[in-house]
Amino acid sequence: MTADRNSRTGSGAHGPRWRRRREARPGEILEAALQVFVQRGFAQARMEEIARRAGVTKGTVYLYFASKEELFRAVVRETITPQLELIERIVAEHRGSAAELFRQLVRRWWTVVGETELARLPKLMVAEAANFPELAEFFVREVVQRARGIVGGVLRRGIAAGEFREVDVEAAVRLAVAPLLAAAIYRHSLLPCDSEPWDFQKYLDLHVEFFLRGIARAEASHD
Amino acid sequence: MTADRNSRTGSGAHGPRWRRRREARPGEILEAALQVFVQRGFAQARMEEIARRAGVTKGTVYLYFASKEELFRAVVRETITPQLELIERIVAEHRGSAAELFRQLVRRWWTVVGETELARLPKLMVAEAANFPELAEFFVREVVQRARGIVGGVLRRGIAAGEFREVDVEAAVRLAVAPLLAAAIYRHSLLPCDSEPWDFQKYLDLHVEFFLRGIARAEASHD
Amino acid sequence: MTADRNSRTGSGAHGPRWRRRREARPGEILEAALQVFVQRGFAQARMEEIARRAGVTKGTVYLYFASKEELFRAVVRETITPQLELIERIVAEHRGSAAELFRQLVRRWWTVVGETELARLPKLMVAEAANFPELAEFFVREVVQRARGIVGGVLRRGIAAGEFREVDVEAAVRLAVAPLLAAAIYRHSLLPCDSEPWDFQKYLDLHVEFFLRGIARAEASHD
Amino acid sequence: MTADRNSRTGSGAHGPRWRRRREARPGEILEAALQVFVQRGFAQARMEEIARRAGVTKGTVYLYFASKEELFRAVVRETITPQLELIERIVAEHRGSAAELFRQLVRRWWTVVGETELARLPKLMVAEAANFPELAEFFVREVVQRARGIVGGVLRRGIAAGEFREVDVEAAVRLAVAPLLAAAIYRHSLLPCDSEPWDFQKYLDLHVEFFLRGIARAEASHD
DNA sequence: GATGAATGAGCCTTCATTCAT
DNA sequence: CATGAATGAAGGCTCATTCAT
Repeated sequence: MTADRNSRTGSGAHGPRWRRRREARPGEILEAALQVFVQRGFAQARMEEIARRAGVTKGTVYLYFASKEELFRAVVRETITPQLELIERIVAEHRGSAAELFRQLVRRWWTVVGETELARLPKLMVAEAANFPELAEFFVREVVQRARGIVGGVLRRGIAAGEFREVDVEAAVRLAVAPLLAAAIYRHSLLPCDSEPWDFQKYLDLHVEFFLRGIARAEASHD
Repeated sequence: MTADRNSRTGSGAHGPRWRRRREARPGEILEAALQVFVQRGFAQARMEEIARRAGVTKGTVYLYFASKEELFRAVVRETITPQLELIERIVAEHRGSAAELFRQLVRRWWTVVGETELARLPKLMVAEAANFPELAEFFVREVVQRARGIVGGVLRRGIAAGEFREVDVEAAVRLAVAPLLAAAIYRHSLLPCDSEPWDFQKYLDLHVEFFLRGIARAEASHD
Repeated sequence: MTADRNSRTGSGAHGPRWRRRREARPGEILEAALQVFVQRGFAQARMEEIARRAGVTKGTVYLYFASKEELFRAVVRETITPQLELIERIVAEHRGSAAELFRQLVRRWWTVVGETELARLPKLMVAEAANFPELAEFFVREVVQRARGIVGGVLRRGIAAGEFREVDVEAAVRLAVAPLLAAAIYRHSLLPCDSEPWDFQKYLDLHVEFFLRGIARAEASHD
Repeated sequence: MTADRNSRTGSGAHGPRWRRRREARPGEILEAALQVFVQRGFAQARMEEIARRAGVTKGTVYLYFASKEELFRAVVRETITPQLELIERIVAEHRGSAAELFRQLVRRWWTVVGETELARLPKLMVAEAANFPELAEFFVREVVQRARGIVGGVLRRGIAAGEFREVDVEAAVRLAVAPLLAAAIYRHSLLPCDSEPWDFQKYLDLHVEFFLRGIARAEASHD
């Protein structure tokens, strides 16, 4: 039987594709689900639409996820995991002064998160937090607080080095992150309904400039 | 809009009766609806719960609002109207330097919006924008763009007065507003699931400080 | 409001009918449900069919019963209650010798239970016991064991009076009841598929005769 | 039926292969199916559970049985066949007086049916009769009526020999069988939910004793 | 105006059945 | 022969909406 299968697999060109597809199913479904959940919200999202976008039928989704809620949880978790790794990679890769590190952090964040599908997650969590408290808690713990920790570390490093003023780190961290989250959330919610464009590049550059000017010790030269 | 309403109330014969309804019971229903919509989101909000909180029965709601969607639209419009008035009053009442005006603006915004139930609206709109594009458009036009106009005016005034640098106003406006919206949204979504507290007072003070330092011309002294 | 309602109720001729109907709804649904559950079994019974037989639509059933399972439980409980009362009335009303009492008991049981809709319940419970253990337990406790108690009392009375032999009462009770239950169950399950008729009257008479002969003290020699 | 099958197996060329299948895997599947059908009822029985218990996958079951209904029919038929043979063997093997034959019949019935898995069948048929009329008819014809014929023969033999009174045979037959069926049905339905035990040995002995006393010619006075 | 019983469309979920491998 | 991924029809349940009172 195995031999049979192998011999066939080795010959044709149609066999492998099928197999590859099967193994990719959960991934395809998660991707489709992320899109639909983000677009419609949990309650309005229909399992049939998710299935259709994943190229399968309603029943198939239930072969991989026990319920709509479980699918939602899986979407959040699976989307968060790579996000965590990206965040850590960003901070690990960067060197130089605290100011330069902050600048790089913001730039990289926008490249790997803000501009990608991952940026849809904050909006989704904000919208569904009340309905999925334990998921929101998970998100806050694994993403928000972790991100705060990273940024806080950078700020504290700058303060210790005498590069930054001795500001309230907790407030400063939130202030550093807020414009990034606001941009990500707005982009995937109200921006499509906004007649005025939003130049994120200029916006982020200005954020970095203002923030560094704000936190810089004394006569600090910027740019 | 308010003037409009009053003038009509005084004239016709069919208008008034209808008006009176919309000002007695409807007010209670709108209030209840805002709470429920904000707490659960549009889809999860149940008409029965809204009715119960308003102290009426399900059927009664339909005497005033044709459908759940119409009720939602009414909630948004009715909630936005006073918000707009408040924003305008804030900017109209304030005097002094552009920097001082900005500081006052942020303070007042937090007092009349951020700390009140009105702050729940941004989160609601963010969550439902995809499902109610024309409502989102209305919100963007009547609230977001208007707010931008106000802040933009303050910034331009400062630039013209030589008080602020000649920064990209569009980007600066968004940067000035983002931390306010982020705080309002976070407060009513993820904050209840967050183990770490958020001192909004310090946060807002730091925002004002950093922003003014950032936009200040040259060796500007602050605080 | 209450006065309003009363005054109206007292006047018209069309009002009351509507009202009476509303109050009878749960009863009508239970009746329809008993029929369908008994005919199809719990799993095969469709809520829509129950609703149709009760003269309402699907949704209406859920105004009175939270789920299909709750409806089923209610059917069993509501059907059992009158059955209990009937059983007790039967035994309370009868007088005379233990033998005569037994004869009357069997006759009355057939009249008020065996021949009526109540006789459908045993079959239903037998079929669903594995799926509703707690309901089966309820049925056993409230009906089966209670019935055994009544019959056991009669037998013990006969034994004490020297009218009956000193047989094993537990076994005798089950033996007295078994033919009644078998008849009720068979009648509502396999009998419609049986080409041979079943004369219940003769059958029950013979049961009484054989049972009394069997338990009678007498000088009867056998074996 | 058995002879029929064997003759066919020996002849054709297409039959045998099919036969072999039905005698290897199908046996395990039928056994598993009987368990599951009996435990859950037809509707609640899931093909996957049957397959799992038989040690195969869902798809395999369909290699042998066209549908769930066909599988159910096969289960009933296959379970009935050996039962029929057993019943016949019982009656064929026994000798002696009609009374003794009856006593042996009841004893053997309990040994080969009542105590075994076969006893589950009556409950299953009772529960599913309404949903499978033609199967119920088959069961009634092949089991119930056949059993009645056997018992009726014994009774008639006893009457002819002057051993038994000239009772209504049809009623007496049903009376003789009812306690057996009642015990089998109760055992596999409500008994697990019954706090009171049931000593089947004493019960059956008493049934034989009472029944024989009841039908005995003797000089027994009663009433 | 207000009620609340009733409706019925819509959606999640299950599971018998199919079929490419 | 056997697998198990995939299908899709069926049915329980919800809830926005209607309407007789």
